[in-house]
Amino acid sequence: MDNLAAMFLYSSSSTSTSPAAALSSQLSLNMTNHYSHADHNYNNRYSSYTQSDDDHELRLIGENKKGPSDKVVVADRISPSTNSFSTGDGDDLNTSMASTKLNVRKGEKKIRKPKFAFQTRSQVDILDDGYRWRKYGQKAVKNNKFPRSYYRCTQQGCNVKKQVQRLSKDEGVVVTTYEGMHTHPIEKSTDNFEHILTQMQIYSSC
DNA sequence: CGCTTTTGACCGGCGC
DNA sequence: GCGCCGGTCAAAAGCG
Repeated sequence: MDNLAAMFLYSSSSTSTSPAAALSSQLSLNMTNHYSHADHNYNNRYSSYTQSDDDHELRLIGENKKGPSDKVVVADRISPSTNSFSTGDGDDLNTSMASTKLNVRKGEKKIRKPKFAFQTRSQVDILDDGYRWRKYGQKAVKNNKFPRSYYRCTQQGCNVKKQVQRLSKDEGVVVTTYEGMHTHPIEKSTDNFEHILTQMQIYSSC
């Protein structure tokens, strides 16, 4: 049947080192083949996305048969001003709200975190990506009957977050949005990113 | 007993 | 200024 829909990867052209590059290299483990396959399905069956360079928005446009007006924001605008956690590489754990508005650090330009959304067609909400996550929040989402869950990587010093949300439009679809990059190796050796893709393919063959 | 989840409160940003 | 909204905190409950 349908399977994995799409992955969105985009950068926050914030600082010197390109988080996008790092991200993609992090993601690149063997996924090229799978991805192109997925992309193919994605183009045919779902939708496409655009990326606004101005505010680094990521949008999922429409659905198969709906008009372009029917937009779904997959990854919301990366807020220019909220939280503080690292752009990825080991910023360190400035966890609390105490450091809330430090995206504007001393006249430096705002830091935008790399963020990418990953859309899968799956019965289960949580895909095992090999990292350990602790849930720290859940919120109802407007225009969506399913809540969005917020997770943080449990590894100390690693401030990667992710959000998981199911589309009410199509409850078979789960959108996982990652923020930041892991500062440590993957935890399980067997269940890595590649494993996810395997899982997806399993689902797709059902 | 230590870690994770749950859940209401809280906070800052944004639009009106 | 006010209210809404998305995101986070943190205490309490749950679980192995």
